[in-house]
Amino acid sequence: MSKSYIRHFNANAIFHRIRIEPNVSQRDIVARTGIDKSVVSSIINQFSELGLVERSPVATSNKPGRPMEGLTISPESGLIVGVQIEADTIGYVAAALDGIPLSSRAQAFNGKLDGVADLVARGVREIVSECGRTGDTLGVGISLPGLLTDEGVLLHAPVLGWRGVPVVDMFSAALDAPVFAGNDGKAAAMAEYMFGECIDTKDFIYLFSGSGVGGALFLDGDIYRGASGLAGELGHIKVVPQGRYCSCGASGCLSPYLSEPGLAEEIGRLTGNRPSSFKDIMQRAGANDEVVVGVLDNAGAVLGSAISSLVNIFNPPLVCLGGDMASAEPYLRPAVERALQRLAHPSMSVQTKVIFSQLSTVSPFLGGVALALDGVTGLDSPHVLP
Amino acid sequence: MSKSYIRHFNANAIFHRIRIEPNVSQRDIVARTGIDKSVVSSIINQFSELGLVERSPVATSNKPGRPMEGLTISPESGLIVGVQIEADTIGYVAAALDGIPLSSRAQAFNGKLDGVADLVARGVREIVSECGRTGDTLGVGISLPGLLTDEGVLLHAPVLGWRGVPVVDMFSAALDAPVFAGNDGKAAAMAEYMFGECIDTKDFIYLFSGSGVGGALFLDGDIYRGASGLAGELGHIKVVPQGRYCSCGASGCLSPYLSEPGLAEEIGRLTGNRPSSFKDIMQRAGANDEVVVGVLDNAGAVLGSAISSLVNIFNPPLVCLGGDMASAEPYLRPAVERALQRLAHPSMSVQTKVIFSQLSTVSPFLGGVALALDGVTGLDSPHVLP
DNA sequence: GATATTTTTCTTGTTATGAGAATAATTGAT
DNA sequence: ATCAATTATTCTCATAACAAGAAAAATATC
Repeated sequence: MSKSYIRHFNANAIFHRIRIEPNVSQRDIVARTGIDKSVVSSIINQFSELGLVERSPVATSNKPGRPMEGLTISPESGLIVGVQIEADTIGYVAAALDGIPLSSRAQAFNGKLDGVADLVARGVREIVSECGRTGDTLGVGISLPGLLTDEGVLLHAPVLGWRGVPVVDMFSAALDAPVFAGNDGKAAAMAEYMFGECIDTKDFIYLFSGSGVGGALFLDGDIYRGASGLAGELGHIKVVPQGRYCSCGASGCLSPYLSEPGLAEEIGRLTGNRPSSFKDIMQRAGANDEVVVGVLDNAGAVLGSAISSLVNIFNPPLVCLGGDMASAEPYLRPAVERALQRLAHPSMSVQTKVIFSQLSTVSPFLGGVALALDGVTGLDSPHVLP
Repeated sequence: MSKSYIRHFNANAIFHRIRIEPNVSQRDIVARTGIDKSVVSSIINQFSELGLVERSPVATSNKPGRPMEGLTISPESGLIVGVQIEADTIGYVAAALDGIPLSSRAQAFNGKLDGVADLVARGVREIVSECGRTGDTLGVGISLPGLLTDEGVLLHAPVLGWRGVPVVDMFSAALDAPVFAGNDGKAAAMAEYMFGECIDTKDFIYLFSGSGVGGALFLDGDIYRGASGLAGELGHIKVVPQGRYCSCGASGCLSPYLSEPGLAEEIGRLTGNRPSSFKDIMQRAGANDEVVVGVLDNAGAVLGSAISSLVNIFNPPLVCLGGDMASAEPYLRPAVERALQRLAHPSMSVQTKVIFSQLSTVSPFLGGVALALDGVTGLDSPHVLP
């Protein structure tokens, strides 16, 4: 472990403190992080010189003594861009270094690998020019629906049909900013930690559903990637012995019970009228279609069983459910709660809060922003922080 | 993060390298850890002055140049003691700082909390005098069958009937050496990492069975304790919907299918002749008792299902099974393999090796030694390393 | 305006790492 | 036997970072 690592570690901790809690004072940072006041002062000075952080007088406190200076991430400090590639759309968000979105848009996508790098490069340029701020683009984060190696190779993305694509190299060649790519589930979990309901929570389990079911293990303040980077594929937890077949080849996985295609398939089988989208499913549920509500309730029960296992394994303070699941909260929650009550270790489940997060619905595509922000200011690679 | 932390981190890394690979040279340590040669030299010199490490000429290599010095943990560097408290026995091991046992013994125990501190203090004194080495007792590690908080309070130990016992304070008062207490499952996992089949493996899942089923998540080179220290209670993974009742109050946990009492109960129910011990079960299985073999095969299937879920969650390179399970390998393995084949994500299970470890049978009570060694040389609290 | 109080910065000291030169200890060739 | 080549370890010195305490800055109250 090197000396400059300490500096970067401390700088990172201070930066995120300021991002999470704008207008903190140096004194508060010292109190929260335990870093020495001299060090905080020195790092803040560097930030300030680099234009990353701004100091502003804070409203009078009616207390004697020198008033504290409020510290905020400078809006002019630079831009980061989040890109989210899905089966039929590509979403873009431009944000300042504090992660607050400046502009966003989505474009239709045919899913073809051919020419996607140039397409994304154009999209990034456009969203940057739209956002109305000047400044360097410090990083682009790309969230992908598949498994990636640590070297930035997309091993397999079923919904896109891509396989063995060196995405980081490919997009790096087309973009002139550092590229950070990651699995969509892990990226979304990172976004929850940075901007969402899990903000500043060091341990939580994240699950999301969409065209598949993904997730991430957020442990000790970071995504757990495991020995080969594949950890956290929570869509393939076994929930029903000899249950439905999953695209992964096994049977009984959580994914076919909770994903949009899985739900649509089941509803179609029972009613002869297969919903065309998740929105469609929600509309029918909203119109009190008994079959749809029943299918969702069953999905909730299965989900609750999976969560129970996760609670017993991790004893997490928080389990966060995102993606399509979030909008289906009214139909899922009762069954989830029932299952937890029945299946989870009581002394553990009392410590666990299960929440449905709206983050990805309210401001979508933040996964890529989280990847970029983590890449740009995090403890690895291209130092923006001193 | 402080500066002395780096030093301790590096010292710890070097110490464990020497322990794991006795007779390494400084040059090899540099190659393996990436720490600078100056730093390695400086730390080795400190170790040498403290009497922790010995340098010895290594057999000639027939290569030109100055021969390397072999580095080993000095056998005279000090003693650590491992204590393992179970329902009916207390086991003791004295070991040098390299962790190699010098002497061990077990004594009968009535399970009473009253007077146990003095009993253990006497046992520690005896095992130390028996071991035939002089030197300070640098730490005592106590492995306990229950859940402990980070503050060293034993929340609940069902098999002992203890509840809310401040074990670290209690044993510290009776012993004049630093006391490190821990959950038996986590301690055993640590022992596997330090001395057993998982040596130097940074990520693995450990499961053991005995009077209950416990385990630990060994992630990124350390036990994952979770936000409140209770993570890793793998005996309570749900495996059978609406299954057998568990002592934890829930139903369908792994524990009642795999623990000695659970197996004995089931065998007793089926044959009218309840085995008195796990040894008894093994003897009947060895005599080809079909019912016993069948019960074990079913236990293996249930275990395999739990392992499949763990594989899909963690994608670990190694799953290690210890305790009673290890001696039942011939009866469990086929069913475990079948379940894995059927249930685990194929692209993940190919990366996972499932092993049955004999460590706890061959040299028992090492859990306490691992706790003590980790406590004494690890990155927290009482520095023995510089 | 003086004093107390609170926040931030500066000064000085200590400890680590890290690059490169120097030293030590051996083999093989002359 | 001596010297060159080679390899392993230690030493020297420069630089970076933290840490404790003094000093300075900025305000409220009396």
